[in-house]
Amino acid sequence: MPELPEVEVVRAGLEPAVTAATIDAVTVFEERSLRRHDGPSEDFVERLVGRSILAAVRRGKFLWLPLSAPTPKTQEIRHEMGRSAAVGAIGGTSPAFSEPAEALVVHLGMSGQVLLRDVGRADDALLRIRLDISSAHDGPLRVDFVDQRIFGSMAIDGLLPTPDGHAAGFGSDAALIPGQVAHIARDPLDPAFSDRRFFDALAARRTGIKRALLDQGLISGIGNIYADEALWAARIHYDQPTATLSRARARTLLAEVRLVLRRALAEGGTSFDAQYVNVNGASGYFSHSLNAYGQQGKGCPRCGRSIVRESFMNRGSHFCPFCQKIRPASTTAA
DNA sequence: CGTTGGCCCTGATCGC
DNA sequence: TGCGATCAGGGCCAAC
Repeated sequence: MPELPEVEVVRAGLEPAVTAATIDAVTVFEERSLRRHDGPSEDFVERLVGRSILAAVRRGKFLWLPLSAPTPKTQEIRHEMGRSAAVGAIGGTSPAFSEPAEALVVHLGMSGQVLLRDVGRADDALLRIRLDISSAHDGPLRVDFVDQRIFGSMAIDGLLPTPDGHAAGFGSDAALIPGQVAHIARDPLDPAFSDRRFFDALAARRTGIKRALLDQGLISGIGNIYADEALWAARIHYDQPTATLSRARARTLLAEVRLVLRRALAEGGTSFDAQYVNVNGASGYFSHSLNAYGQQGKGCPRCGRSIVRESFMNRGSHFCPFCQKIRPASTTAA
């Protein structure tokens, strides 16, 4: 399941090939992969063809490709369809110097892959959407969106200014974020992520810590695998109430989250079931470095007792019952 | 308004 | 050998 490190591997792999590339054709094989697109597939196709990709940007698990201004013809079509205009005039009145107002938003969901393929290669069995592009670097290429469970999606969305004025995500300096990503919090590797605001939010919440780690509106990029790994490393039980965590333990947890994400990033992204495949189709598997996730029945690498798997939030939670116990609120809150 | 549970999806795997 | 049941869980939204 792609989490921050896996999505970043995809972004980094895509970036050199798609930046300054022109979209020549778009084919939608599966309408449901456009669930988050506000319009039919014909609209999706017409609005993309002829435009250029300007960058590859990521926040948390969301990826987006800012697009050049639509061609006049595309604008006309959109107007005729009564579609509200995307946020415009952000960079002034001159189209040549205006900031990109729209982006192609990609979410991999559970099983999505974005594969860079040479033209002429056989189609993947679960191919949902294809972009035929002319890459400035590599000539004609295909950007194939492959997704088994169809939890992932592509959509065209307008770009909005970020409230804090900082770059919206990794991969671009632009302070512009797709509307449907605006409610997603900055991820813990984002230089504009505020540790203090995160700690304050934990203290104010009335929920368990794992639920909070998985809440993309609070902190983004963490999924089930890295939540379990970071909690194991910080020796915190998944259902420990956030308000009972001392500031010191919260600090430790955030540090472990960053460590786990950075380690995965350095190794090229974890994978599971070989569902995740990086941008060129090579598997980025390194489950050998997992200490808790999927390790039920095996010895805890720290204390040797058995790792347990419990069902929680409709997903599995893997932890060491000895190292990770729910603790009472500390009386001397830091 | 903050929090929570349910739902969407289907290929791979398991057990009978 | 075949087939039905089970499993995986990110994001969203209705409901409490």
